[in-house]
Amino acid sequence: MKLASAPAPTGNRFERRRQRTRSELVTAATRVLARKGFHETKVTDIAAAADVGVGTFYLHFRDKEALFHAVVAETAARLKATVDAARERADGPVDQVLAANAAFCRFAEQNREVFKIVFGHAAAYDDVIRRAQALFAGDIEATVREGVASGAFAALPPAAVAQAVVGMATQMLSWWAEHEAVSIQTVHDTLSTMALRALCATPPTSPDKGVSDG
Amino acid sequence: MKLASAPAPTGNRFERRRQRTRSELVTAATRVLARKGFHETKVTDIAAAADVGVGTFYLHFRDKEALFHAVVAETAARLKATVDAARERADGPVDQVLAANAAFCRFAEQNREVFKIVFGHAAAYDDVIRRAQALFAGDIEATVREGVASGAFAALPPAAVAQAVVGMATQMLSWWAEHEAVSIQTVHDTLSTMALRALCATPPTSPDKGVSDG
Amino acid sequence: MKLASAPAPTGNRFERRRQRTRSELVTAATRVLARKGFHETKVTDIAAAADVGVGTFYLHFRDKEALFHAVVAETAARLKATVDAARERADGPVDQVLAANAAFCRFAEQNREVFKIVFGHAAAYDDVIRRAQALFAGDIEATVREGVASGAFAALPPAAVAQAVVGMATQMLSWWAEHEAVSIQTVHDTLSTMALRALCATPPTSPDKGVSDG
Amino acid sequence: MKLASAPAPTGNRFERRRQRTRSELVTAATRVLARKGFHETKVTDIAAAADVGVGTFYLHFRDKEALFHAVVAETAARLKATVDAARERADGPVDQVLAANAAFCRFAEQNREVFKIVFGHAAAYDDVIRRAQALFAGDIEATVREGVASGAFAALPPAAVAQAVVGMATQMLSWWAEHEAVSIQTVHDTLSTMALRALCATPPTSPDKGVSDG
DNA sequence: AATGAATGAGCCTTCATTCAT
DNA sequence: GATGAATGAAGGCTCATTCAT
Repeated sequence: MKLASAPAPTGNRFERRRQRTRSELVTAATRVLARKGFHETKVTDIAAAADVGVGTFYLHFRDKEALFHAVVAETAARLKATVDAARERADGPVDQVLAANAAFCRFAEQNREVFKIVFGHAAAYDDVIRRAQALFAGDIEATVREGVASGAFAALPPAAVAQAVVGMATQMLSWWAEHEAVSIQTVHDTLSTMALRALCATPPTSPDKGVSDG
Repeated sequence: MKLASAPAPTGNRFERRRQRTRSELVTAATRVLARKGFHETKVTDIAAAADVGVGTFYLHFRDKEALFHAVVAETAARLKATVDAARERADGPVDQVLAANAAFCRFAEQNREVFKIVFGHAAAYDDVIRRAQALFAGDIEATVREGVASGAFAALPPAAVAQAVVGMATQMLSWWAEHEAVSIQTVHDTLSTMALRALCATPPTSPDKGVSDG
Repeated sequence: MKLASAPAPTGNRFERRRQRTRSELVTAATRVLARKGFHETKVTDIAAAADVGVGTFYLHFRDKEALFHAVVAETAARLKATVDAARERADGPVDQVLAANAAFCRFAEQNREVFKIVFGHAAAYDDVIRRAQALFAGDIEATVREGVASGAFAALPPAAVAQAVVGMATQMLSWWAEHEAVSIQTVHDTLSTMALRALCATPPTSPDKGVSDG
Repeated sequence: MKLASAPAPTGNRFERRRQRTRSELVTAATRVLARKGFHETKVTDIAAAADVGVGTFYLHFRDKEALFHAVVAETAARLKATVDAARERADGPVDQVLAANAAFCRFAEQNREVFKIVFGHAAAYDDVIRRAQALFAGDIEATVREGVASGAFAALPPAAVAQAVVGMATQMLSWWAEHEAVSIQTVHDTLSTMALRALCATPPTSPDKGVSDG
């Protein structure tokens, strides 16, 4: 049926068209997902945004979740590849951290929408949650601002720092709450040590003091 | 129709019963929400968990979202109060950070479920997302482990540190992607500076060097 | 238990109170029903309007329909009694019609709310229907106005006449459509004859001519 | 995604199918609504009667009310067109009334079900009301019968006449109770004059006499 | 391969009615 | 008798998914 000698041009044409439709779906989905989140995004929305019939959607993805998986997995893979490459070119842990950071930020910049899907906090009902989290970021920002003013903290942009601290704390604690892989005491000590070291103009001589573990 | 002739213990009795039911609903909802997330939690589930009829739910909350709001808002308020109190007893930014951290961790420990609702990443479909994020945490953990081994990094628990770094980066970048309140360059520099300061055994003399973006 | 010699005053007092509550419910219900119609009126509304607990409602009426029945039946009975009395004092069919009309109108005037319940077209969704009916009333009114102006019709208020004609036609035809007690031809002829006789300045010599249907 | 390369019989095919389903829904709905009234008619009933899934209903109408609107509005428009056409062919108010009546009756005959929806008194709970109204129709019928027998009234079918009189009176008074566009006195006088003129073998010389209200 | 009308399971919500106090 | 919190059956509506064309 198929001539091995020459790649069937027909098959290719179909295949190319197929891939084009598929990627149109992914692109459209990314746009819609970033704006509305998973649950608010209806299959109809995606099909409409891709200018394709609903049925066509199911020709390319088993279901809505499969598309979501595809978007996330593909993005994660792409990001990981980027970061890995950067890391490989780096020399030693310090450089690796720097390289990874740079790669990560560049990716976020160039893929804002998809980044929000994979790393952002999701949909509409999250509004309450966002407000709740903002509450804490605000307080931290004030503290940082004060610390910078008094010379106790290094000169860093307070708003960004506040986000960093909130992110550190919530991520660590969520992780702990979910897996309890280490003791809460460890989480606490690590968090405090890291925060102080990151922030203080003159890091505490023995940062482990006062943070002593159980 | 209230009879003025008798002191109304009735009102109190009804009110007490009402409040008991309400708090049973909140408790049950917290449990279920923490386990299943907002979208997977059906009103029926909550009612069943609270051992009341569906209708009763609507006697106490306008709808599912209202309950969610109540849970989140109340939790956030409680947490904020705790943290604020701790902060107030502290002296200067450094102590404040330490006090806030401690309060935050203690709260997370004592309110794991509710904490996961407010600060954790939610529902079922997040599995893909969690896996994606874990990918990066894994790599970071390896790097940290290596850095600690080589003496480049301070001796901190790698797994926890990895979570901290992921949290810092994703939170900052999500925040940036959403609000663009500062330049991506600022985010990047702050992130790198904070990460290196937090991690390095001997913080880089001029941490800002080498962090400049491409 | 009960002394036959004297009507128990206690029983009377309770009974009186009971009747008072009942009539408060009926009064409140009438008000609410006239405004919102049967389906939009919730038992809660009635209880609230009567300033009584929901449970109390069921102490006096088997269910919502029973109350509705009570209101309608009582009203109808009252109206019928009035009309019957008027009729009895009248002499011969002509006077009876006049007397009945007068009684009917007086009742409507003095019991507007309840009248709307028993004879008005009901609730919210009827808006479309009301508009539809108004369409025809408008046209008839124009025709009547013209007829009065040209001297073909007796001098009667067009708007009121239009309602009368619409009422006649729709009632007869609804009745026919429901029961088919007489032929449509009969309905038609009767309607035309009555309308012309009622309206024309000089009633047609043989009104039945020209009324025959196509 | 419409391919311009081929003349779109597809669009037509889909559209045709769509319209067929829609009209099946309307037909089924009319049947059910006429029988059960708006509130007793469940969307499920309509879908079942049209032999389609529930979801299909919502593909064609926003909700139950929208369908009801469609049915009523379409019917009213159709009827109005018919009546208007008849009226236009008529010459002067008298002929117009006759023509309109004839058109109205013919329409009712040919559209009984839909007619009951738009002009009939609706649903199940109306039973009480129907009985109440029948009470008065019965009395009027008796009076009319008597009047016809005595020669005081023209020879008209009593049952139909009774409906006409009830219709006239209730419609006028409901209209008055709702809008109070004219005085109750005017309503009363008009009603009496029209009734007597319509009924009497020899219309009262001065019909307005004896109609004056108390 | 593409289409979009059709489907129906499933969820949210209302409200008449009950019943413990 | 009065109360109002509790109940759950019932119905409206959505939307992921299928399938005939």
